[in-house]
Amino acid sequence: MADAKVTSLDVARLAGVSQSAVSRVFTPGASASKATVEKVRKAAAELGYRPNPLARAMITGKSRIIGLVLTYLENQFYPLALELLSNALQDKGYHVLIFMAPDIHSDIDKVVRELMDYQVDGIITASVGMSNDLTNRCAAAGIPVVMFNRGQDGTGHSSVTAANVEGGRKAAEFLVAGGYTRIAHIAGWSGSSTGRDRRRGFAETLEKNGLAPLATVDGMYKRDIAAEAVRGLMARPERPDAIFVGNDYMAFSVMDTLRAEFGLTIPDDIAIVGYDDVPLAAWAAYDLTTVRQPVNRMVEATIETLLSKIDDPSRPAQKIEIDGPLVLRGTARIPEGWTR
Amino acid sequence: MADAKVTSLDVARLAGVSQSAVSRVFTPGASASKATVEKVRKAAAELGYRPNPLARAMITGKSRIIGLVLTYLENQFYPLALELLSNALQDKGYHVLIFMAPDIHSDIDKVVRELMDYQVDGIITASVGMSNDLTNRCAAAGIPVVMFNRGQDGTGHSSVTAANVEGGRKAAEFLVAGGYTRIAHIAGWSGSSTGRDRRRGFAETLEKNGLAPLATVDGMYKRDIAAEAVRGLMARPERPDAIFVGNDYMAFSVMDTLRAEFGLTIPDDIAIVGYDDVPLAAWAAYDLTTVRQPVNRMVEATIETLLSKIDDPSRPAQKIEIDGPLVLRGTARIPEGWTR
DNA sequence: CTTTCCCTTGCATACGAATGCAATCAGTCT
DNA sequence: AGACTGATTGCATTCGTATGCAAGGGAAAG
Repeated sequence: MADAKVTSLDVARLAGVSQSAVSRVFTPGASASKATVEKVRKAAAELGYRPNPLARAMITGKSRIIGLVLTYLENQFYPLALELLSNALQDKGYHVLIFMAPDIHSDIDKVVRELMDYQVDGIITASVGMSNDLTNRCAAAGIPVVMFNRGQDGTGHSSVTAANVEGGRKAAEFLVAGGYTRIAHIAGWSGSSTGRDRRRGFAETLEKNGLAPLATVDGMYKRDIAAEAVRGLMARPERPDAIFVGNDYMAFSVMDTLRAEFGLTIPDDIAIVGYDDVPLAAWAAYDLTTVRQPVNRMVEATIETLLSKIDDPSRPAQKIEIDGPLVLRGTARIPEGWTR
Repeated sequence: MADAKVTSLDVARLAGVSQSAVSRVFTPGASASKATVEKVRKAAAELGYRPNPLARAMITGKSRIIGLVLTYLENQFYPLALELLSNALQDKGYHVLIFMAPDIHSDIDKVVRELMDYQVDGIITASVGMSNDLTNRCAAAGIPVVMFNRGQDGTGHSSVTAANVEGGRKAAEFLVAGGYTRIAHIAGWSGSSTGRDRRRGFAETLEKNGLAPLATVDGMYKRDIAAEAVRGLMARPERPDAIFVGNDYMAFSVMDTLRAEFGLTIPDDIAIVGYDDVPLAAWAAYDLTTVRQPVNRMVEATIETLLSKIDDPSRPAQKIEIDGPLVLRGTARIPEGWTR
């Protein structure tokens, strides 16, 4: 039967104990007798008391808030990650303060500074880079940072990504085994480790098989740029017979363009392989063959890394890579002997 | 050149003024002489001082945090809304604490209680209902609530929705004008005002034109249930020649099922009209004719309503409906005289 | 030159909870 | 019974900032 603003002092008075006692009952690990606990719990329930996390944060320095920096929510991968991250953190008793980075390329320093103001216990950045200056500030303030789906060398931060080089390799091997020979690549933004790694794994593996990419274009993770890249590829004297696209989001644009503007049938006229395996990739309209980024395992690893670093700040930064399978669907011929 | 934890007291000492003076310089509306402001600003810059919002919240009772309760992020409409809401609130100096409601049907009381603990200045719920008890608590605590894309009678909360009855009407008139006669409806969840209103506007308008829905099925806003509904419709002796679907997200599933399982061509064999106009609706693979929910105007209205209620708690709750056009694309025949 | 008024400023306190310290209490061992 | 041990408890202080109050200062008005 609560009214507004019940404080620990109110509870203390009703329970006939000191404010400290109330605090100790609600502080895990503090000592309180069974009798006290009971009295306090009863009084608290009666008044509808709940500890004020802000006041708590002031004194402990721990807000139990995690800052999450995002961009680019139109790519289905991120809403999904957000959902899983948020749920997992809620389960662990943390809360999530969200910031949208204005642009995938822009710096997020302003945003992170605001996060630090709120004394967040940790920061997760999804697909965004941080300046070195800021990196140092976070370190100085003792705020652990985990980069999700983006690595960055030289910073002391942990990162969790898919095994992108390996993923690029898988895509290449698959297309080679499928007998494709004029294979183009519309790559993820070359300013991102993710884009570079996939591209490298892909190119190296083609080479190992005596092939070279027919062309490699930076798609910047954007729909319109990817579509433009397709037009460029199709204008060449030798058209590609397969395209490996740096992520699913661009792959959908590529497929739309090939079908609507060039009247091509996939996979008969041209094969497409994507990267991510977002839910949309499984929908019949696309049925996209793609390398899976195992979001749930990436989320688990992210949270585990972050929380353990919060518990024990002396832990070294980790770079975790998580392997994912190539998911065989309908946008590329399946080689002899490969099972779907 | 900051180190960790610079307080207003540090700044005060360096500037040779009192802590109060520093506070006043950073509090809009407080009085401070030009000389003081300058000294303090300089010292603050030198130390890298930034006011601690948590401490500030303790004393003012205003955290400048808005709680946002979400579900169902796989429907592209919500990530989009989230992005816009978050950006707009950031611009106004607010921050966003995110909560995922476990399920669209489940109650969100626990979640909202946690929000209240954090002394959020206001709450936005997207497509989720609240218990009456909770409603009262928010009122008692003086926390304004705006429901986004969901109305609820009897609560004292404001709500912002599309003009759903009107939207249902538009869909119906369009299909009637297009000469369709066997029109089915796969509706949004009947437990939501949004779903009910669209359905009502649709049914009433058909009736006004001497028609009745061939069938009406509750799609529950779920892909698999919508797909199942399609199978049910196609098993009837008289197959529909058009389907109005309660939102785009389900409409995509309906189209996938019609094409992949029944080999139908859209719009030649059957017409589809959706609701929302999410970005995906404009992609070539679907090219969906749909009633637009003007997200940006809905977001603007939501924020305006919420912030003005925060400024002046005596404002009455508002129920805002925002009209949106029918967007003509390629999933239904366009009637004579209608322009695309 | 005095009076009045407004603008600044510092002092002291408050917000709500956590915690070091010392005192108290119960329980155990001899 | 007395001494010793360990668990509880209350007191007082702390976190960082905002703000009521009263005092000080300067300018304008008389």
